[in-house]
Amino acid sequence: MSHIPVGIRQTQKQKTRQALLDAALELLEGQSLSSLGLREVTRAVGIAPTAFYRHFRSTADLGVALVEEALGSLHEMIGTTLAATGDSDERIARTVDLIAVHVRTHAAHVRFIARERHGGVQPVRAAIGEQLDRFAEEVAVELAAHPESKGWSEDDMVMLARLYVDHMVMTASAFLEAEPGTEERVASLARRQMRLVSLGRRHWLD
Amino acid sequence: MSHIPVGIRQTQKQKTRQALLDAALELLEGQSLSSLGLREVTRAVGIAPTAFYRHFRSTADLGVALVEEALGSLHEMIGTTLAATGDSDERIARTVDLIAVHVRTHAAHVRFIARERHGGVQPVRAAIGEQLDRFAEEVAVELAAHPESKGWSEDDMVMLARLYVDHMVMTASAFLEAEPGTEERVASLARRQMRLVSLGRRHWLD
DNA sequence: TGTACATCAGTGAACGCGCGTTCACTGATGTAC
DNA sequence: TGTACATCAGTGAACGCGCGTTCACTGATGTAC
Repeated sequence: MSHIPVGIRQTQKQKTRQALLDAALELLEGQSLSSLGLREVTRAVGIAPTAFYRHFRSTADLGVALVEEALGSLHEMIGTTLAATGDSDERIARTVDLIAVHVRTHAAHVRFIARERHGGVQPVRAAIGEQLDRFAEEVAVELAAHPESKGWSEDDMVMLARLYVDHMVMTASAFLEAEPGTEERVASLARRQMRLVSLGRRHWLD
Repeated sequence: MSHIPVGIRQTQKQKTRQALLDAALELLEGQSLSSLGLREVTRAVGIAPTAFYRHFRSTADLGVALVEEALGSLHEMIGTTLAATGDSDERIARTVDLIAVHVRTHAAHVRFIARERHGGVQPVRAAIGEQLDRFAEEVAVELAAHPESKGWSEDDMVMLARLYVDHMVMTASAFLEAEPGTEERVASLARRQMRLVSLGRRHWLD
């Protein structure tokens, strides 16, 4: 995150750490973090159980690291979303498509966030909460730059941003759960809901 | 559910079953269903581990039963919500208050639903999904009866209903996570978001 | 009302198993001179 | 460049423990006559 490892030893350590994160993420497709075992993860990586402690204090600690990883990728997605141009309907369609693509390319990350957002591991819940708060703040700043936001209070800007962020998370998890072939139904529902919210936005100061 | 137990034996069995559900719900305040142990639950109730099998095939099965229980109480709440009278802002305020009260009186149930909605146990996820779909359908029917819904397609009615239901679940879980004393902030946010959605609703057919 | 038999919720011993954590270790990598 | 020592990621044996599940059982409740 902060600096690139310099020696052979540090490079190898980073690789093992990443292998632990990857293996855990895969195992978490079918269970919650609170039931993920340390031995399960090291077995999947092919190292001794005790080596786990060289990287994380516990599976909860590993979970917090996964939050950083997962929401880093979401971060980048939201940046792209808000940079989208065109009229309102086009922007909405593009946003929903972006979410669909993100879910397809980062399914395990999205599932992890949706699952652990209200999951049984407090530090992970807290980390996700913080990150989503940060997102909402950023989205609020971006929205405030739009001409439609003239006259809006900062508080209302954040209110709208949260509505958008929560709706995105909901849409992402709806895509995840969609039966193959029903993604377009999910997309259509999400677009209409965003359109309705946009309408409300436009008439907020009437 | 369907008939009242008639004999002493059935009454006692029902009591034990309920004790298992109650104990499980309490244990689930601090963990996910996928890590809840059968022995943990029977220990809390004070019966032998093997007695568990007289009532449920597994903790997943018990989880499905908890879904019925939890969403039964939510059911009743939503009925009250939609029967609320008065102008739009009053209705919104009353709805948010109702959610707040429900969360206070059924905290463990609400937490369970929020946690397991995207949790690691498939049958429980499916049961919650089905129930929330049913709710959205019911809410759609109620909304369709409002005069503001003239000209709306059935599909759009369901779209709006889902937005409301999902927002209610989000608000409920925000109340759950609110630090003591910050509930009014959560309530204010929820009210403004519902107001914005209502505005969108009013201009949907413009 | 009484008797003989059936049902079945809950028991308790036993099983094999995988868990998280400890500890002293090894041997490749890093560092100081 | 070579040597001597320090560091530290990963090892492997060992521990005590709680898990889910099986099984034959007990004794109160239910039923048929």
